[in-house]
Amino acid sequence: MNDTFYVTTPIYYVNSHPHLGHLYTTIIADTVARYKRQRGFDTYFLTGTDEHGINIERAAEAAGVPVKQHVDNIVNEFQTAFADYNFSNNHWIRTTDDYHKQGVAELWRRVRDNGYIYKGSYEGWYCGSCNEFYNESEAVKNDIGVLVCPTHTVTPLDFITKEESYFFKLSEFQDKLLEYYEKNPNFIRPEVRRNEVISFVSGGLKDLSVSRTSVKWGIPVPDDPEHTMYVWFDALSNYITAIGYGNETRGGEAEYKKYWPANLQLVGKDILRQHTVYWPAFLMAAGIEPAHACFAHGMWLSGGRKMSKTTGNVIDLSVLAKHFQPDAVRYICLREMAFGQDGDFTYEALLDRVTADLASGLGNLSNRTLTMIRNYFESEIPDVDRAASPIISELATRATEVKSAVASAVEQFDREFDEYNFSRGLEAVWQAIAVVDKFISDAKPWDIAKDETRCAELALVLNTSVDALRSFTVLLAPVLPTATQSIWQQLGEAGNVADIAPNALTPLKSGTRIGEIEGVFPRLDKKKVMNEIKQEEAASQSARAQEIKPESSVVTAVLPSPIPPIAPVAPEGIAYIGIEDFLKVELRVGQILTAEPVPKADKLLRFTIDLGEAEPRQVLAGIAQYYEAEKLIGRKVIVVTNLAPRKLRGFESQGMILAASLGDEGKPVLAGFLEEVPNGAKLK
RNA sequence: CGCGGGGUGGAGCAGCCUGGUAGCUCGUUGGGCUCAUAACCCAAAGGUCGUAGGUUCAAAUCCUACCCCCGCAACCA
Repeated sequence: MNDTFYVTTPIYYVNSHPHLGHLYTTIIADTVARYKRQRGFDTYFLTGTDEHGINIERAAEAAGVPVKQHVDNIVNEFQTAFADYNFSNNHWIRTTDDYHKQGVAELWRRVRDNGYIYKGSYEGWYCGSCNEFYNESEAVKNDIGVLVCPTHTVTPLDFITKEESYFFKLSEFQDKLLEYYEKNPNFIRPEVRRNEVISFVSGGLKDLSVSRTSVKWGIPVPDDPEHTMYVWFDALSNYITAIGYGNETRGGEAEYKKYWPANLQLVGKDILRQHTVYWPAFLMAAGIEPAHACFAHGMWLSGGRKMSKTTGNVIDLSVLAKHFQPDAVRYICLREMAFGQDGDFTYEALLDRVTADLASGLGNLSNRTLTMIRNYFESEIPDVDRAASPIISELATRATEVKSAVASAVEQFDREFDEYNFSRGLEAVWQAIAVVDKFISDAKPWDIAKDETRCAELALVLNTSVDALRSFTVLLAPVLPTATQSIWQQLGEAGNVADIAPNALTPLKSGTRIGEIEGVFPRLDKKKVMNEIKQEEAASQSARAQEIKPESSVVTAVLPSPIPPIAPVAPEGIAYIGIEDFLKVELRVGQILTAEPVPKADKLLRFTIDLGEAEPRQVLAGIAQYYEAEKLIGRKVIVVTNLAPRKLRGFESQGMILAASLGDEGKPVLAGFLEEVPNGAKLK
């Protein structure tokens, strides 16, 4: 029986729409899966969606759709965005699937029966976006004094008032986890991440609240249906329920035993802790061996900055798909980023890479080689006629060198891919491609072809080149599945290139008729494509700007009184207020008397403003990046005068200066009057 | 002194841990070639490796100080 290989992606939380990060992880996993399958491993590749939790419940409510229907919609979005890529996943798990619920319940019972779950009560802060608990020192206060999650800075934390909760005895696993890391140095990779986790665990672990009574959209706790399970307990379990743990639907015990422990669990570095602390601890508690390896990959930056909707540098998957074939996107993801580190993703770089490596490199080599075979040998791969010509020892030596360069590239490719050094593996292949190109240029087959007596030499050149091309084609099948299959057919080969193990590749058969020649990576016009992309991005951004973003309109509790969050108001349109509400706001004309920057703050300016009152007021405004303090002195501005005072950077601000807010950056432009107005004049 | 990353030919990066002729990709210039997707091959130009000190026979690499950039945080009543 073959060795097995089990690779997983995180299951994607349907809280957000599909983005480059999701695509990236899936591409990596898919490549690894294809790589292993091609080398004879009985491979299982799992991906899917995580669909429970308070945030999902709320989003559905805001959209006015039944929760299941809401998650169905988002799952559909993911599958549509991925469709072009033809991922080879064996299964797409959804945590709302029945077999999963069965399996999770079984895991829970095992953990409980082993004595690692107890009932207590929980009170504290919780982030619905990352499903993590935070204490007040970890949490962060945003501009309106609301506690928000340190990673999801737009998501207000929920305060969970004292409620009954089951706890997992995570605290008992500190030593066991550290021992596991120690004994399995490859469990967490790369090493930076490993150190990070070790230091986190060494710092001590607290028991984990693993159930909620106030969340309905979740999997009920066995024998206590008042509770639903903590989302991560539910979600992480997918890696075993999908292959039959605790259920028969997915193959039951036999399938589960065959594939678990997973050989590779890919994760983003943002969810490392869950996968390398919680997950192995849950498994240990159930008496199950943790996965063999967990690899945390880096994040894609765009133009050196983190991609975010507000900076508008997000890579739009639909734009990407429109201009680049899936194979090109795969190649970029694997080649351009040193795996495990952050990488920069720009359309320009992508275009350059695709042009240089795929069009000019592999594509062109394929084209020139096959064309010569068509032209000089009537589309039959020529035999190397050893007997025919003693004259070509020099050329023969060169040909041997090419063969050995190719062989060593094949070897190095596997060595690097086994270590998940994708970019280095690909680099090795492209160096070999250059060797073949040079061989052809030096040998000048087009000259040889003019002399009929040198037919043997010509045969040797082309036989060597096409043989190399054939090796590359097989080797690159996991990375470029579509293009390699096309080249494979052009080479006159039958069957599926993905089924051929590079080290079991049968020798090139001379006499084989090559197929129809066809460019696999058409050259892209950089200027033209960039222009189109820019236009499409602009269009999709303005479309996005018109959508109401429910999450940003959520107003929640202000410290210290823990009030439950208020649901978004009228998310579908404008939330009208009455005139009486507007009249509550007092606006007055004021004149800036003094202005100076606030020390140690990038954005704050401090003003004293004459509002026609006995004393000028002190007002702070976050416009330091756009206005020079001195130049504002004497200027008339509009001030909100009845706003509750608040301290900012140690200074009390007794009002707010009105300004227009432009663009994604919120560039301020101060409001003012064309005519002369006295200080203190009221606006209505 | 809030935390972190970084400053290497025009651009993007590797090298730094384990000192010893400064390297890769793209771009530029010139040449070659014409089988090929304006491709491919060759050659050249271009860097006092952020600055200033120090250690050393020898520093991009180790040490010290400083400058600058970029994330994150703080901060935009």
